Amino acid sequence: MAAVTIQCCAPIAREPLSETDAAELAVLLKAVADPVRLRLLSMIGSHAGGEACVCDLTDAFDLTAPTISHHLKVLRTAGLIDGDRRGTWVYYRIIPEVVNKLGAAFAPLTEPAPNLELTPV
Amino acid sequence: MAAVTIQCCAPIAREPLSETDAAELAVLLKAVADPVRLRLLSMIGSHAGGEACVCDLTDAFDLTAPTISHHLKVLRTAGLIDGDRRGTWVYYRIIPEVVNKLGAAFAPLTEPAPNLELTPV
DNA sequence: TCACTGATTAGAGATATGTCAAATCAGCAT
DNA sequence: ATGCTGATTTGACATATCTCTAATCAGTGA
Repeated sequence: MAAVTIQCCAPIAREPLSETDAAELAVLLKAVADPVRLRLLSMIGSHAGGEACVCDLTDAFDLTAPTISHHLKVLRTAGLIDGDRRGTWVYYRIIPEVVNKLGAAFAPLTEPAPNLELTPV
Repeated sequence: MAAVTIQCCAPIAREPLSETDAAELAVLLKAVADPVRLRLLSMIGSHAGGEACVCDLTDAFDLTAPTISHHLKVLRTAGLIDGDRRGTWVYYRIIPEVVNKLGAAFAPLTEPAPNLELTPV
């Protein structure tokens, strides 16, 4: 490991973000920068089968159906999830390539993060 | 926790985020979900020496000094950066541990990962 | 066709956010 | 002290966001 001065952590912190890259990333981040939408995304992504029914999601919150619908639309518009109707119900699933963009921007690609550890299982 | 069905990508998508975790993460994400603040964070992190003078930052934008100051405050309040005055100038630097939390949430621990697991310590 | 359930859209109201001009604070140097 | 430059705070304004109710759309089944 030659003595390259490693700044710190994320790609974002290794080279100045271009104006357009910043604008693009911000769209994704805005979509995700809300507790309800974070939980929705998380629930959809971790749901068995890789998709979740809106009916399941709505029940998990103290919010009205239209509000959940609104948040799902924000996530969908940002390209983070996609959904389709099957009969009476609508199912949503994550679009991994887009979610990964977030990870790529902030991924600590260097020495193990101070409070995280990669362990064999 | 052995051989759990790996859904797709980020930790966020592997298990439903708790309400408090979501709220906490959202604070960080809100701070970062703005093109100007993304670029500020990026410029600070990638600046030689690991820190950047406000004077340098201000010049890079078509915004007034108070506006830049406001954005820096948002980042600082979220705990992503810290700054101190040295004489006439104020210098900001990234707090890697906090920035890494973003990476940890969305890190695509995919391909080389079938038998690796991200565990908090 | 009509009623019923699940989901989205439309519209409204309260709150939050991004920006600026003006005022203020902090150091430095006449 | 006085003034000068760099940075922050304050106050205001326009816009965006989050939530709700009411209305509408989509499918199913009597």
